[in-house]
Amino acid sequence: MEKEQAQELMRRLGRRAVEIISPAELSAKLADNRPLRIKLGMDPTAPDLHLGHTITLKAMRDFQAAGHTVVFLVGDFTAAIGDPSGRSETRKPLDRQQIESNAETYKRQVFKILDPQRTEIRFNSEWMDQIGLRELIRIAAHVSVARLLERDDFEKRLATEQPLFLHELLYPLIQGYDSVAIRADVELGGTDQKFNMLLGRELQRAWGQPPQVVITFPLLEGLDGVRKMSKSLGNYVGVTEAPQEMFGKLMSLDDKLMLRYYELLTDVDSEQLESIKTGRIHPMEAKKRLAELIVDEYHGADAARTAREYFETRFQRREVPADVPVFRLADELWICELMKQLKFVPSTNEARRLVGQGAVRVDGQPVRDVNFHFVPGRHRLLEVGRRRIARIER
RNA sequence: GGAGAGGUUCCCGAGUGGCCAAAGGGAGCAGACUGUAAAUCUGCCGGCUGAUGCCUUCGGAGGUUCGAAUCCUCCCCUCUCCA
Repeated sequence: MEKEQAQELMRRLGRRAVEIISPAELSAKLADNRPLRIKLGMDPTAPDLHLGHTITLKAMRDFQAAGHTVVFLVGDFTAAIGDPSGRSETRKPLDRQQIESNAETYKRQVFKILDPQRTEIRFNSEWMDQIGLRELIRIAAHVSVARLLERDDFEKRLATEQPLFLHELLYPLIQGYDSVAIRADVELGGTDQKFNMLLGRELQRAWGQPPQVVITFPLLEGLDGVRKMSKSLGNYVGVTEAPQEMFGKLMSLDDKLMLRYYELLTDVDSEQLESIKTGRIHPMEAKKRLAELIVDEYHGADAARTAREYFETRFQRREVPADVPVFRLADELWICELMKQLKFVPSTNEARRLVGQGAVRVDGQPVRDVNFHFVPGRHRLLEVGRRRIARIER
């Protein structure tokens, strides 16, 4: 690990990190000339990786590029507790099978960004299952209750008279102890993880280990522009989503968030950011570029260009793109039933409503009659709202 | 252990015997406008029923009543204060 490499790493981290605790310790560790162990904790509850996760993951990849090792820690044990971070309510624990399949999915997605060659996969049940009550109490003796309750989310729960359970209080301790178990040198995470990560430092000290360096990264706001991106809030862009889908979702982003996405998700230089900020580039165009950059990252340049073209034809020019999904239909069918079979709507009632609201078009003509029948051969194209579209063939 | 408050549709929250599939807000969906942005306006927003209508829902289980989210009994859960 050359000096320049370490400097480059520091530079890249500095670009996005909110806080490094502490930079001096990090420099010292980097100067050690050995592969550092970078902890990546994963709570296998939401198996879909989204753009918000990629911020820390990319930082980890930067570490890997500099020769360090990422310890990908599957919190299988922890999942049975439920991370209360940023939560206003208690999480439900998962069963073994769910955890395993989630971990598998997560792993596959993580390696879209990380280098598998420099990743070590561990499960925290390895050591957590061995811990007895005696040991747990020993760990707990290092954290004062006041300290624990200072945490924003805990504090808020108490303030709003929401339930807060003892096991949730234990979560940070367990996450902290993971750092001891894997002898982490560095832990990266969102700012909401700061407390947990700092606790890791304290426990490491208590166990006679050099404390890990903690680096926090900003939390990315979701598509709603308000709450942080998360699957359960439905305001996310998943890294495995189809190019068109990704592009479309990103285009629906509030202009106000565009710069933030640029800063956190792309490597666009400050000069270009400036021209977006000042409006020299039309926001619409700037957003298209953003969407293209991101789609490119996960699906390649061709897919990105296609997605852009699709968007332009379909939504800007309101034309029918060439590659519309095609479905087969043998006989004529009631329009509502057809919509349901195509999974365009969850229920017949929903289909009825949409027809009533003039959202359904066949061959470009709005269908106003709920009793309309789609006749394959005579009718070809079904559109529901702006997003749902299908070609129907016999 | 004692005293009090409370659990309502995706979320918040009103509703204390029929007019309640349940006010209002948020989210979501659709339409207008537009840059599928924001803002704004309008409509929809449990399911089945292509007509009438039917079914499921107000923490759970029973009960009273012609009729229950609303009343009674038991149970489960949460919060606050006291211990």
